[in-house]
Order: sequence, then C-alpha cells, then structure tokens
Amino acid sequence: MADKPLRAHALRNRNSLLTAAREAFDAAESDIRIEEIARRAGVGVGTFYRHFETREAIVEAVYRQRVEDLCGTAPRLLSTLPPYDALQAFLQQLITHSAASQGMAMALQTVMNTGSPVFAQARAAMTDAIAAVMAAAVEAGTIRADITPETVFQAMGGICTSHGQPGWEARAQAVVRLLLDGLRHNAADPR
Amino acid sequence: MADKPLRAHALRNRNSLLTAAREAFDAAESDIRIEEIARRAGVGVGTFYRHFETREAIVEAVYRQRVEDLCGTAPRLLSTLPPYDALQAFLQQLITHSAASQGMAMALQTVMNTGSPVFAQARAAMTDAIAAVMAAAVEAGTIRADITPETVFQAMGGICTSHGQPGWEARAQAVVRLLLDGLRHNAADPR
Amino acid sequence: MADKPLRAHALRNRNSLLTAAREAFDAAESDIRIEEIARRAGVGVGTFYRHFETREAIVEAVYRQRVEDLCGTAPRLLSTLPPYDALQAFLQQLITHSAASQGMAMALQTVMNTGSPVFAQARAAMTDAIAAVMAAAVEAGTIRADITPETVFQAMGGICTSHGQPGWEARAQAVVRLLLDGLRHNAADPR
Amino acid sequence: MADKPLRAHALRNRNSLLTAAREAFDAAESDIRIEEIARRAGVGVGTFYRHFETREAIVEAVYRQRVEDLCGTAPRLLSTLPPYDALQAFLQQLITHSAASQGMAMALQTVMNTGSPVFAQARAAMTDAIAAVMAAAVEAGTIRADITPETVFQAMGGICTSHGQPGWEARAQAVVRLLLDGLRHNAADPR
DNA sequence: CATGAATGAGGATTCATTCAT
DNA sequence: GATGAATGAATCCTCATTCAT
Repeated sequence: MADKPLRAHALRNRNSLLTAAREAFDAAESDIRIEEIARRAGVGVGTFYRHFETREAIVEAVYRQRVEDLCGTAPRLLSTLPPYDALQAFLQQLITHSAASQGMAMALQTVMNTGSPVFAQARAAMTDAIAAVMAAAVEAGTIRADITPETVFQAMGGICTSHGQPGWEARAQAVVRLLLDGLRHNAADPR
Repeated sequence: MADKPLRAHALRNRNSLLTAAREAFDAAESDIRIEEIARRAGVGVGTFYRHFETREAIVEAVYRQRVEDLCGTAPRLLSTLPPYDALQAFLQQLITHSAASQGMAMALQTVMNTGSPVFAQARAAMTDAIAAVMAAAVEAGTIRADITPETVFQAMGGICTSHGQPGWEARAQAVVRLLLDGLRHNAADPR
Repeated sequence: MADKPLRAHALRNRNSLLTAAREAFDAAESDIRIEEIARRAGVGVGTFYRHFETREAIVEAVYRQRVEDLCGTAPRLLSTLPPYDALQAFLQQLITHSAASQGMAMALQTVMNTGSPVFAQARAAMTDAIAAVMAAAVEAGTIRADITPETVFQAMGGICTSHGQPGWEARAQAVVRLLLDGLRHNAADPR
Repeated sequence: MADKPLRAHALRNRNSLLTAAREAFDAAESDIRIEEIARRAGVGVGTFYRHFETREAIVEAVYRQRVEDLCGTAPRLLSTLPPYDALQAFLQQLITHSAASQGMAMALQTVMNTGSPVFAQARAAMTDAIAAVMAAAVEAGTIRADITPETVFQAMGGICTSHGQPGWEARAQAVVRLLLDGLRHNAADPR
C-alpha cells in the first residue's frame, strides 16, 4: 500500500505530460521536441519515456483525447436541440474546436492520413458521432438519406485542415452551409 | 552561341531535379533528403544547390508547377463541355490529380497553410480557375450565384488532403457530388 | 543530493572539452572540427553541444580562461619583485605563455580584432593587469609616466602574434627589451 | 604572331584577378570564395584556375605584390629625407598602409606565420628594407647599433595586426614612437 | 520512480576544383 | 583561352532515445 502515493504521483505526471503536449502542439509553428514537452510538464525527459514508449505514442494519445472530447459532445447536442440544429451545431463545433487549436486540426488531419489502428479507431469514433446526429436528422426528414457519414466526415476533415489564415473561420462556415444545403437537397421534408 | 549546349544541359538537369523531386514527394512517406532528390535526378548535391537556393525553393517550384498544370485544364474544359459539366469535371480533376499524387495533396495543403507569397499566388491561381468554371455555370443558371469560389476552393483543398487510405477516392467523389448538390440548391435553372 | 555525481561528471566533461579545445587550438595548423574536440575529450558531439551553444562559444571560453590565467600572474609578480622587474617579468610572461601555445597567440590576436563583448572584457582585463605593473614602476620613477598601458598592450599583442618560426622567442625577447628601453627613456630615475 | 592579342588579353585577365583579389581581401570580413574573386574580375572561375594553380597561389601573389610595393618606398624615403626621419617615415608607412587595408595586415601576418618559401622571401625583403633605413640612421649616430632589423620587423608585424578597432591607428603611432625612443636610447648622437 | 547528461546517426549546406563545350 | 555547370567531401548542428545515478 505504500506505493499508492507513488502511483498517484505518476498518474499526475502522465497527465501533466499529456496536457503539456496538447498545449505545445496547439501553439506549434514547427515540430516539438520531446525535451520541450517534458520541460512544460515540469519533469525530465526520462519521465517522459517512462510514460510514453516513443514520440509517436504521445501524439496518438493526444489525438485520442481530442477526438474523445469532440465525439462526446454529439449526444449532448442531440438531447438539447432539434435534429437538424444538432447536426449543424456539431459540424460547427468541429470548426470551432479546430479554430482554437492548430493541434486539433493536425489531429483530424492525421486521423485521416494514417494507417495506425489508433487512428482507425479515432476515425470510427468520429464517423459514429456524425452518424448519430445525421440519423436523427434523416429520421426527421430534414436531410436526405443517401449520404453516408463517411462522406460528411471526409468533407469536414478537409475543411479543418486549412486552419490558420485570415478569414479561415468564415470560409469554413461557408463550406458548412454549402454542405448542409447539399444535405437538404431533395430531402423528404426540408426546412 | 558557345553556351547553348551548356545552358541546354543545365536546363535538363534542372528539369530532372524538378521531376525527381515531384516523384519523390509523391512517393513520400516522410521527408525527402536533398541527397535522395539529387540521386534520383542523377546529379550531385552540389548541382541541386546550383539550381535551388534551398530545400524550400524546390518545394515551392514543385508546387507552382503542379498548380499551373491543374489551372491550365480549366479553360480547356470550359471550351469543350457545357458549363456545369466543366465545373464537375474540374472538381473531379482535382481529385484525380491528387489521387495520383500524395505530393499534390501536400501542395494544396501547403498552399492553404502558408503565408509565403508563392503560395498566395498559387491560391489566387486556383481560385481564379475555379471562378472561371463557376462563372459559366452561374451564367447558365445551373448553379446559384451566392457561393464564392473561395468557399469551393476551401472545400476542395480539404478533400484532397485525406489522400491515401483505401476507399479515399470514392469518398472524395461523394463529397464532390454533395458539394455540387449544394451549389445547385435553389439555382435559377437547376438540372 | 542525488544529482551531485551527475553534476560532477558533467562538469568534468565540460572541463575535458575546454582542455581538449585548448590543446587542439594550440596544435592547430588549421581550423579545428567540433568532432575533433569532442573526440579528444572522449565524448560525443552531442555532449559538446550540451555544454557549448556553438563553435564560437568554446573559442570564447578558451580565450577567457587563457586571459584570466595570464592576468592572474600580475599581482603575484608585483608582490614578489621590485616594480621594474615585475613589469619586465610580466611582459616576458606574455611571450612565454604565447611561446607554449599558438592558441594563446590566437587568443590575444582575437582579443584585439573582435568587437565581441567577451573580447572587450578580456582586453580590459589585460590592460588593467599591465596598468598595475606599470603604475608601480612609474611610481618608483623607473619608467616614464607618459606611456599608456594601451600602448604597451598594443605592442605586446603584436609580438605574440608571430609565434612559431625558428628564432621567434629570441626575437620577441629582443622586442621586449627594446620596448623597455623606450619606457625607461627619460624616466625620472632610470636604472 | 596571331597570339599576341591573346597573350595581352590573358595578361589583362591575370591583373584583373590580382586586383580583384586584393580588393576582396581588403574588404573581407570573412574568407573570400574563388568565385567571388572571379566575379569581381569579370571572368569565370575557369579563367581563375588557368592563372593560379590553387587558392593559396593567389594569396601568395597578392602578398608578394603588397610587400614589394612597401619595400619599394624605402629607397625613395632614404633619398629624400635625413636618415632618422626616413626610418620614422618608413615605420609610419607600414601603419598607414595597414590602416588602409585589412588585407595588408593579413599579409604581414601571414608573412610571419608561414613556412612557405614565398613568405620567407617576403620576410627577407621587408627585413632588408628596414635594414637599409636603419643602417643610415645608425651611421648618422641617431639610433643605436645593437638592435637588429629583425627585431624592429618583429615589433612592426605585430602592431599592424590589431588593425581595425576604433583608435587603432593612434595606438599604433604611439607604439612606433615608443620603439623609436627605444632605438634612440643610448644612441651615439641622439636627436 | 525520476532525472538529465550523453550519445551519434542524420541531414542541410558550402566551396575548392575539374572538365566538357 | 574562356566559360561556368557539376562534383562531392567536409562540416556544422539537431534531436530522439538510452542509461547511470
């Protein structure tokens, strides 16, 4: 039982590292050195390597966390908004989150470009979340039924990529509106 | 007159380097070493540096070339197809080209993410090309007039990003269809 | 307390590097590669760069060390010898030290040729040391009062430059005697 | 006979290269590339290598030229000034020339530090020139006879080294005065 | 468990020199 | 003779990862 506090402290270190890495990636203009992440977390590099096998390991961990955060909002939106509004809100959420974080954009980016099982899972999670909000809107007849969540995900993944230049967010919102128009096109009961 | 052959050979080398770099970027899993580009082009690194000031210089050159290739097809399509079909064909072209080249995806990617004047120009060129095909379709009443070329470019830039996984191209085509549906939404004289 | 041995070992490495660099510069026929310094110190290049930001950093460090060594002898000479003898001994010291080291010659050389604050400090330190021994001799009336330490430093800096050819040291000693004759010229109470 | 103009042109090129190199070395903050010298001379690098075997060859040639220029002034001074004044003027000349040219300082510097026969010759030439002006002053009894030209040369070589910082020339002149005082010390018939 | 010093392969860039035209 | 493009060895510096304390 003497190791409880040790465990607790180790866990705290792990979380510090995750947070530090997330923040570092968000602010990143270029690549981040492991040493920088450790420094931000207030630990040594050795501690970093105790918690994460390799550089890629923490990238994956950060991505996973971000994606989970994002997907978690889908049920909440569905339970508080009408289906179409929930869909719209969710898509806009993707942009807002991206807007706040170069890191999230990178995350989505990598989710789409890698073969790693981690990213396949993340992709599945995102697609499921989109599927959930879309299903509700389809059922309500507000959007058409012949578009797959994968298609919408593909479209969104792209949008969130171009993060960072002036006017980016406005353009991204315009794309979302365009997509939604496409989704309502020939819907059973469009708004 | 004595320098003609020298110049010609040097120019050939420059082109070899560009081609080698393009192919290398296309195949790239990771970053390409200058030495690798030189080797593929059959020259020494010194020759590389005679033609391109720095690593970034050749990346820019390749991007510029790719974008020019792409934009060049817009007028051709417009002169051989009805406006809407030309638009559709042009958007699909973006995907096809990207499909053949991770490099083009990177190119579009970078076009969108960098402040470099080179990329600003490239972006302008792409937007102009899209504007041209859209204008024709708007005039014909087949698509609506209230969507800017920038919006469409933004959407496309994203799509071309996710290049590389199984099923990618099919999903990308689906996104294009969705976008086109959005563009026809409430058009004056939709097909 | 756990980090004492680490620190101690790191410090030993730093000193090995300084020593290795000093010896390498001393023996230098041409420029020294960082790798060579590291090899002589028995460490990897990475270790070099952990201790010295850049190539110039170690050059400065070596110079500083040499200059400090040299200046440190002035007070000792003053406390054990009559003023004029101390002056003479100090000037000869400059030569002796230089004779043992092309590196010291380079050091003085660079002290004089660079704008770097490090070298300005070193220059000041040397001038101060010379001023101290001269002041004593002036007070004793053995040398005249109208020559500044800067002038003597300038003269010495030059002498120590020509290091390395056969007969060098003898010629340098001859120059020192000549200078001392100049300094005694019209002195209040010359020897 | 048809090759006369060729020869003349080739000679002109050689001189352009020498002049270009001298100017480049004078202005040099760092090392000069062969290409830069060729560019300044308005020729290609190939032409450079037709005239100078290697990089060192032109350095030697420039040094030789500079030293010849300098030594040539000794007889002129001797024939127009009293011996002591000629000596003083010659030493000041060394400084003036150096002041106008970082290159000359480098030249003297190298003259003293290298084993190359070229530099041995140059050294001999300089020592001879100094010997000539000194001999006249010794004969006139204005300076003492027990100082060798080598000693004076050694002293001067050093002075000319510290070229370039603010106040340099004034300090150098002060050193010359100090040396001259040394030389007049106990002279048979000092001024 | 934590630390951070050490490692060293890796990759970009420079420049003296050669040689085909 | 002149040209300048090509060469590639040389060298600097970075950073992910290991391991002794």
